[in-house]
Amino acid sequence: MPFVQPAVQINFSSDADHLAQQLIGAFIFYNGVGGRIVETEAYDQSDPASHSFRGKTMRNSVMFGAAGHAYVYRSYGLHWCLNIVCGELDRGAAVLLRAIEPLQGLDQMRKLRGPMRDELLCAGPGRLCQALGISSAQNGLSLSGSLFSLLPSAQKPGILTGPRIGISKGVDAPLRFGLMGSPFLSKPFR
DNA sequence: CTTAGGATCGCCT
DNA sequence: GGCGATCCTAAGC
Repeated sequence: MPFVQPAVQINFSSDADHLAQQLIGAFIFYNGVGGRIVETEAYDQSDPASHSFRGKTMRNSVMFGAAGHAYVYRSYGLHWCLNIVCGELDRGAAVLLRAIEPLQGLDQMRKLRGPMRDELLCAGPGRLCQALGISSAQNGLSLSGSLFSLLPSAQKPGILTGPRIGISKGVDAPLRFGLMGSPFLSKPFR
């Protein structure tokens, strides 16, 4: 089919490192609320910083399930964090979504997050879950179902790479990725 | 602008 | 019983 752009789609079977970069510039919506993914981190079972490092447990069981599903966990007893499971079945790999550029459902986000600059609405894993209304109720949902939509980036974006944030093990691994030039990152890259 | 402390839950040792 | 894949506020410089 000449002149038809090949249907680039997100490959959830990729390893976490690769999917985390594929997701930069992609669009995610939950119930019509969301925007452009500008920051991700990769985790897999070989990684001491990963929830899956010590094997399958009650909390992380979704991480060992089918790729393309949401793994949602509670962080510091207060916040929720959203991951996308990837790789082969039972591999325990996932990509943490750390920041989104808010594009759709701004009113809803502002309602859930309270008054603040738009740059801060989804700048952090806990913040973006609050803005999109994500909690444990969404744990295990498919990203290809009717509630979530995930659309690939139109062009190949410039990607920044750096060490991950807020972890105590595996601190040097360059597994954090960001959209170059985005003002919606949770923290700058250096 | 940077830093320090508190909130609060569930997992794993 | 300890400690997070965090965020917010307040205080200091």
